[in-house]
Amino acid sequence: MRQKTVRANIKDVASVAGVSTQTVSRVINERPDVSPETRKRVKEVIEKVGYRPSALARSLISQRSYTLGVVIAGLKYIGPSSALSGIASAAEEAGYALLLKELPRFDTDDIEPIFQAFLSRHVDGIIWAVSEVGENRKWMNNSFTNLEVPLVYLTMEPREDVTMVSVNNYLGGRLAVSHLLDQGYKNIGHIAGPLEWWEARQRMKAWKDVLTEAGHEIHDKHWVAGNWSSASGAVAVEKLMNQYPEMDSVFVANDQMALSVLHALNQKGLRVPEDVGVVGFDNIPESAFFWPSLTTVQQDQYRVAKVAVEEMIKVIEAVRNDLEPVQPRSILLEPTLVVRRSTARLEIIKNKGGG
Amino acid sequence: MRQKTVRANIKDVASVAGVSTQTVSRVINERPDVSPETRKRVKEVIEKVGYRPSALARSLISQRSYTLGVVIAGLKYIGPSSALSGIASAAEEAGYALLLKELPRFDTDDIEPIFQAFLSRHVDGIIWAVSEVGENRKWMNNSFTNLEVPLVYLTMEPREDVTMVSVNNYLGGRLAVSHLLDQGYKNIGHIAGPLEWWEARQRMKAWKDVLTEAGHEIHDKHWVAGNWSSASGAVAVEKLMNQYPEMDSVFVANDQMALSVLHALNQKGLRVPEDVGVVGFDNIPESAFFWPSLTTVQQDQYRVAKVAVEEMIKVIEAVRNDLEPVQPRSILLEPTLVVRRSTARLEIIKNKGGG
DNA sequence: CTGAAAGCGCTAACAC
DNA sequence: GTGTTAGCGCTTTCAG
Repeated sequence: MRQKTVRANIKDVASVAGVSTQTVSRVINERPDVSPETRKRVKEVIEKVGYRPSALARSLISQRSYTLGVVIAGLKYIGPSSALSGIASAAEEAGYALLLKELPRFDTDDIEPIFQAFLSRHVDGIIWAVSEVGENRKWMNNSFTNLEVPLVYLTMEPREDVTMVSVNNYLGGRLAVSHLLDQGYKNIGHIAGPLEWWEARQRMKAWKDVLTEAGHEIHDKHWVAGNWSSASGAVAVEKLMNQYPEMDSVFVANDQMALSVLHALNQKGLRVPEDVGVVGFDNIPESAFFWPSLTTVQQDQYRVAKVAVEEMIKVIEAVRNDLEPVQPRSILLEPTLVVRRSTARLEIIKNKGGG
Repeated sequence: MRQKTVRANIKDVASVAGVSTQTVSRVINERPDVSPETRKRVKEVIEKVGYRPSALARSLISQRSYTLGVVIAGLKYIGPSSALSGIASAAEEAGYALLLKELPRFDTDDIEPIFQAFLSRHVDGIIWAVSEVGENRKWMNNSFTNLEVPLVYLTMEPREDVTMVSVNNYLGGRLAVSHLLDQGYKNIGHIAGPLEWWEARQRMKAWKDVLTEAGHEIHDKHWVAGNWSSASGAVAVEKLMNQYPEMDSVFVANDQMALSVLHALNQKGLRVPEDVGVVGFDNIPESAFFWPSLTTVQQDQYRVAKVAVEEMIKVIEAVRNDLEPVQPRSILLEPTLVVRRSTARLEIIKNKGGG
């Protein structure tokens, strides 16, 4: 017969220490009302028998699990995984555990079982770390959203009634396109992300707005949409160069697609940045080592996620302590432009002139 | 005064339906011994009051949480995040939830609190998805490792006494170097990963072995170590080319560093693959769009992770059902070689000859 | 300062 | 088929 390892529980500790379970409870919760000797003795017994309080039993009675549910999609991509890393780090700091659920697709809409699973495990809050794509926010109007726990969203169109944290994609797009204009490029094309994505739409709108404000006309042939992948970027740049031959520069909605753009330009014997300038978006670590190195918009998903968790904790604490409820708000973090070789046209002209 | 949302519990359902809690329990567990009418009535009440069984209470009594703890590090890298994705997918399929913990560093050795946290939450098993780096396995000899739950490891030196799943890094390295020989390269250098990493050592050993078997001599100046990053690859390739000028090809321990190698070769005006051949490792999606496209070793961390979870589930089930305990074993999955332009020397010679 | 009793939400074991 | 009793491991009253 196999000996089943039975973990010590509070009763065992109590009986070995010759006290009641309440006293043990007081010791493990660091309550003041225990005599020093008793406390010491109990602590020794705890150590000796290797007692570990059950978070489960605690959660059950205190109605507080110190656990956050996280819903995410596309973990194999750098954005979501950086975000998850930020969530993990911030949750750790705040003393919360993480229950993780990865959606098989960004636009999964069978959401109810996920909430059920989290709520049945008594999470204290849910972080919705899935970007807004297509109709994947439809369920927000459903009734079951009147949850007993707070919800914080990452990366979606700001709304009055929810707490949300995101990078300001529109601003990022403006930085990119303005920079191309500053470098003297005149015919600026755009390779967009899939326009079901809020982020892709924001970046594209920025491209349109900056060009329009600068007196340029926008035509449909000036842009093409990809699906974020390098493979789609390769297709997109071919198409774009055919339909917009005068193009002298391009704002690409992410670095992966920008990589393919560089590849295609190299292959055609076009020089970057002299003949064509390229700006990406994301600043993935590799982009500094593309050929040539890529000018791109830096966004920090790790930071976004940390802020989201901090906001979540505030909301939770407010509810628990019966304070003023925290008002829902949208927080937009500012991206920055990282200038590298792929747009360094002025510098080159300067150098040639000076040489 | 704020109305606290109180969720319906099994008692509420029982009293509304006019049955005992036991009957409700039977209904939610789909037990056969309930009359159809009673079952129907109870189900209606459940629906009406929005009752959701507490997984917490269930776990407490059944000593089974259907939850797996996952420890991981370096989520922002493609390997770990793909692995996590595989874990999530396999766990989902098996009906397990995931409790996630990200280590701040790969060689974190303060491990005990992590186990404590998982065990206090009654996880049914722990997946250790942190690569073997330096001394980060020391704790395996500690006493507290005699856990009451099974443990499955990813990516470490195989051992008799543990269950472990990994890619066969040694084989991958052999594929890479053999391919360079096949293409007629004679002076094959190596840019290794940080040698504290088991994976890096395996890949390097393969490089040494294949060359030695082919009658080549290995010198210390034939290789340099990086730290996996593109930035370190840039430094490494400079150094390597200085100390090994005859080098006509290089096996680089990952794609990120290989990217920098291509960058450096381009910058020096050397042609790839004519002057220098380059093979990477990982097959990150971008590598097909490097300039030139990169020959590399394909490894599937997602798959590794799925297998690990499946193994874990087997172990758990065996223990629960008092079956023969599953013997610990090491599973090595085979990588494959993806041939692209960066090593296509023979083809070029052939084409030139044929033209 | 300490303990006894009650109960968080659920299920196993047994009775009827 | 269905209900009763006991209890998973802990904390919250409330006595003393």
